[in-house]
Amino acid sequence: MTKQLDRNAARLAALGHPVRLAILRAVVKGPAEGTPAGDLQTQVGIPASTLSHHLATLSEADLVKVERSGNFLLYRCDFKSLKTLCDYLWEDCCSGGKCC
Amino acid sequence: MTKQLDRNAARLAALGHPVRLAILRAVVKGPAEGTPAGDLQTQVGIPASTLSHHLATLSEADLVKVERSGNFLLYRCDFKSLKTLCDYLWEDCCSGGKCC
DNA sequence: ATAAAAGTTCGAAAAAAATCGAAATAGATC
DNA sequence: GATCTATTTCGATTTTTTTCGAACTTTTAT
Repeated sequence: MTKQLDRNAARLAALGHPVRLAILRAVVKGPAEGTPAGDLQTQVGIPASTLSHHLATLSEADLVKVERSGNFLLYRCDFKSLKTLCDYLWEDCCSGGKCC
Repeated sequence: MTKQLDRNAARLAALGHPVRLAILRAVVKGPAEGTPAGDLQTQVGIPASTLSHHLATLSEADLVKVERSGNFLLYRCDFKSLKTLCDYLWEDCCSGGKCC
């Protein structure tokens, strides 16, 4: 119960940072195969080590998936988790017919 | 551009804390008129001053609205903002027809 | 084998967020 | 107008997050 809440809070916290949100938006818009960490670094303009830390946070939250391709690490959005997260926020919202 | 990103990151950060997420879920499920801060306190079980801080964070993020009724403060969900936030995450997600 | 390229991990410092008691405020009631 | 109730604001402390250079790992290319 609170397990699910904590998990979702962690995911939202992962998205609650400008750099990480920019990364998520980049992989949402990016190619299905994934985007190399280096390309993401160019887009957000921060040192590699900092970027890597943010990518780890998103990964641990299951918001992105990684796969190696040669020398590159390709990051892509985990759309399923993102959907689960959004759905959670709205669960039982219409009990009184007051919203959606 | 980055203005919108920062705003949305702030909203997600507001939701990225177990207590605040619990509060949001309570007001999503709660009555349309709003829920008194005291009731929320009972539900989350923390000191009033700490709760108040979290409520302020959610308020500043426009995720909840407050209205006084007698000496109660009624908090309710701002569904419109919540929707805007969720929509933002998925914007341009289907460029490659790869998800939804 | 060596070296180069792409990223990650480590470690320490700086910045931001969370916590809670005590004091203050606003409205209702006597 | 004094007091009670609900809640916020203040202030100080603790905890967590963010940051980034330096060193390390993994894969490719020479």
